[in-house]
Amino acid sequence: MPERSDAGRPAVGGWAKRCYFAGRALMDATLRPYDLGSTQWYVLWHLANFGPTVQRDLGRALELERATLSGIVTTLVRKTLVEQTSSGEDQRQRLLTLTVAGETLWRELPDLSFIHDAAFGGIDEADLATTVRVLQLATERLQNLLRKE
Amino acid sequence: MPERSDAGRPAVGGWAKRCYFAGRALMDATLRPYDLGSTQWYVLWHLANFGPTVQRDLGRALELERATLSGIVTTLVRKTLVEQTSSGEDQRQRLLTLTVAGETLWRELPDLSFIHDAAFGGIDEADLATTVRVLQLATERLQNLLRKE
DNA sequence: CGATATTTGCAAGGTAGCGAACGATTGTCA
DNA sequence: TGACAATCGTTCGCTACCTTGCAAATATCG
Repeated sequence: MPERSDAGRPAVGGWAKRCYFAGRALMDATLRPYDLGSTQWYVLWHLANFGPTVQRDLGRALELERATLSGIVTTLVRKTLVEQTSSGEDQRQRLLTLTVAGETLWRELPDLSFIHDAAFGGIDEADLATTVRVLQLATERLQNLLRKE
Repeated sequence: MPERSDAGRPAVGGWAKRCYFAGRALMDATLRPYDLGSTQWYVLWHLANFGPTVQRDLGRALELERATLSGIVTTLVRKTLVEQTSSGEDQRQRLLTLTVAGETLWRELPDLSFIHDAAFGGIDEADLATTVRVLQLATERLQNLLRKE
């Protein structure tokens, strides 16, 4: 969050937050005319590119908690963009499929890759690799601490 | 969010998100016994270190939207940790002050610096600097795009 | 086979973020 | 001075994240 100017150091976490929220805000602003949130877009993106998916697998792929995904799916079903059928062998699982309206909307949506390009385009590849490595290592350490608590 | 394995590139934004949420989850877990959220902690931290603050200034310092801070302050007032008085020259402004209960709780809270240390301790300073530079540049670019939209 | 454990999804309740719209106050300027 | 603009905080509605607790279905193992 803020700079934590008492120590001067903790800027990394603060910038991770700022960067994440800035990208997400741009995504939300771009999708607002289509009445879509960023995570809803990720769900449509996955279904459009990988076909019908079991809700459990989608949660794993997008790294969303079951409860979180459940709400998002409910919203998308209410908008008739996604169909949720309890088909298949396992009666606990729900299969998610794009509806015709969902496919139509997906084709109308603008390409969002400009966001990533605008953010990181032109930056030295080695610096990007360093950034990823640092963030990845920090994340792993934090998650280890969380697990062992 | 996810890896966006179609292009393989957008990992930076995904790791920024993961790292931010991992740190925040650890913060939330540590504060849970005290019934405090991470942003509530930042408000107490600021008031404990900088003294009574006008709500507007606190929002700027912590980079929180007015609507967001309003809700958090309401929560802290309900818990009788913070007092919100409409004092001063400008009758629009609200002054935020730690109550005695707030000061007492603040002294009981554990030191959270271990989180930053665990995440980034031992990592090469130059790499950390590169990470901050990359994230900062990306954030600025994104915010520029947001403004001009 | 049957008791137990695991998995899957849902609902409720809480935190944190946003935009938009609204009073109330204050500042500005013709 | 008086109309208009800007500021400050709140409220409303929304997205998205979490935990906890539940029920149903399935898997596992004695």
